[in-house]
Formats: sequence, C-alpha cells, structure tokens
Amino acid sequence: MEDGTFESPGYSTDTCADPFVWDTREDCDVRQILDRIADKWSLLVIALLDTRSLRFSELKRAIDGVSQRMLTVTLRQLERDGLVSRTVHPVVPPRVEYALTPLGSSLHETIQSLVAWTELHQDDIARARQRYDDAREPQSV
Amino acid sequence: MEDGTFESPGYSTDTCADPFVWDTREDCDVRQILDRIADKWSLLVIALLDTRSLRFSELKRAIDGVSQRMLTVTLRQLERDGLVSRTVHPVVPPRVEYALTPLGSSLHETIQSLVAWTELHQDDIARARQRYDDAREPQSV
DNA sequence: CTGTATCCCTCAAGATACTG
DNA sequence: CAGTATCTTGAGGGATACAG
Repeated sequence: MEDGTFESPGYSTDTCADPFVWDTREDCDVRQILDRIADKWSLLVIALLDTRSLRFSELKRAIDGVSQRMLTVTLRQLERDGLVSRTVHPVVPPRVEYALTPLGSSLHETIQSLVAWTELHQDDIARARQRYDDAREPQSV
Repeated sequence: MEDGTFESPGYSTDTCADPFVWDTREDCDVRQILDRIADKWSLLVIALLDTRSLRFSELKRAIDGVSQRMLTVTLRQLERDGLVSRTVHPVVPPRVEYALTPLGSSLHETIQSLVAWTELHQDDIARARQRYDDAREPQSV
C-alpha cells in the first residue's frame, strides 16, 4: 500500500510513473466525488455540522445566501453519499436534525485544513489579484 | 432576540471565539476563495502542477474532458490569484509553461489530502449510495 | 417546521472558428 | 502551440406556491 505515491489505477497502459495523476478520466469515481464534496454548499454544511447536529432551519440561517431548495438538494446528496444523517423527530412541528456520520466526520479534518489555508492566505490572494489587475488594466476607467 | 443558534459574531470584529464558523456571509473573502479553489478544474490543475511545470497542451491532455476555453479560464484565475505562474518562452512555436507559485505549492498538501480521502473512501460512498437508492426506489421500474 | 413541485432565467461552459 | 472571440445550450439555482 505504501509502495508509492498514489497507486496509479491501472486503467490503461500508459505511463505508470505518474506521481499525482490519480485518474484522468472524467467518469471516474474520484472526480465525481470530488465535485460533490468540493461543492459550494456541501463544504459549508459539512463544516458547520461538525460542531453539533443542526436543524434544517438552523442550517438555513447559518448559511447566508442558500435557498431552501439548494439546502434541501445539498442535504439529500450528502445523505445519499453517507456523509450526513437525517433524523426526523415525529413531533407536531416537524423537527429534523442533521448530523455528520462517522464518514462525514472523517472528511471534516481535511475540509478544515482547506478552510484554514484560505483564511491564512486570503490577504496574499487579495494582493496577488490587485497586482494582476493593476498590470492588466493600466488605463484607469 | 439573540441569534442563539450560532452566536452571531460581530462580523465587523473578529471571529476568534468561534470554533468553525469562519464567516457566514456570502460576500466574504473566504467563501469566495473557497469557491475558486474548490473548483472542479482548479483542483485538478493544482494537483497536476505540483509534479512539475506543464505546458498548456500537456495540461489539456492530462485533464480529460476539459475544454480549451475552460482550461484557459481556469489558468487565468489561478494566475490572478497568485497560485500559478505563467511563463512564455518566445520561441517560434509558442511555448508556455505553467507552474505552481510558492503560494500554490502551499495549497497542494491540503488538496492532496482531499484527494487521498476521496480515494480512500470511494467504496464507502458507493455503498452508501447503493443503500440509499435501494431504500428509496423499492418499486423496480 | 420541513420539505416538494414548478416555473423561469441566468450564467457557466462546450463547440467552433479565427489569430499571433 | 496557445490562445481569444463568438454563439449557443442547458443545467444549476432562485423565487414562489403548496403540502404533510
């Protein structure tokens, strides 16, 4: 298992010496899952749910700009992927709790690392953008 | 009424007391940068460029399914954000090399961790999806 | 409260063609 | 080779209304 970088999936007879090319095919599972996880809303939901389980309305309030529809869609996808669990409390005003599953929790560390990086370097990026824009658009207005 | 859910932190001030709620606002830098980095193609480009610098056509070939346009757009964004450098060699057949900047390199570890997680758990996810789909669609056609 | 269903529209992105 | 420019499409996602 630790025999190398990322085990190059033998999906074809190409250069097996590739270090980081996990899989270049579009339909591969990794690409597909990556797209799901790296999703705008998924990322936020997972990060929020690590603190504690949250109700639908709590999530909606916590995530500025998310529509009811997109939150529902996102939660369904995460539930389907086994990252989030959905618990319905059969009370009069419906109460639904969302929580990370163990699988979802295992993702959280990575996501936090991504968020941490972003927080740490947001100024660098802002400066880089400034520099780039200045260089490309010297004509003011 | 106090927003009890997440102590709505003084956004104007700092959020140093919050564990994971980096910022809930839509227009915040972190959210914006996150969207950029977590982008479908950006992720792949950054991962690929860590190995070595690559030419435009090499990237295009390495990333299955990316259109010329999207690769160009992605590279421009990454360049603007200071994550990728672009070097034009003034030779007859134009030769443009893309490489990670130090800032881009610092991101790579995190991205690899995300990819590694995905590779590690893709089977779990596939099973979870199977279970979910089986439960929701018992009526076979 | 927690959704589902519908309509509708924007904008991301693919295809194509053309330049340096 | 490495783009840029244009056109077109379609799917993502918002708004709204309704149901359990």
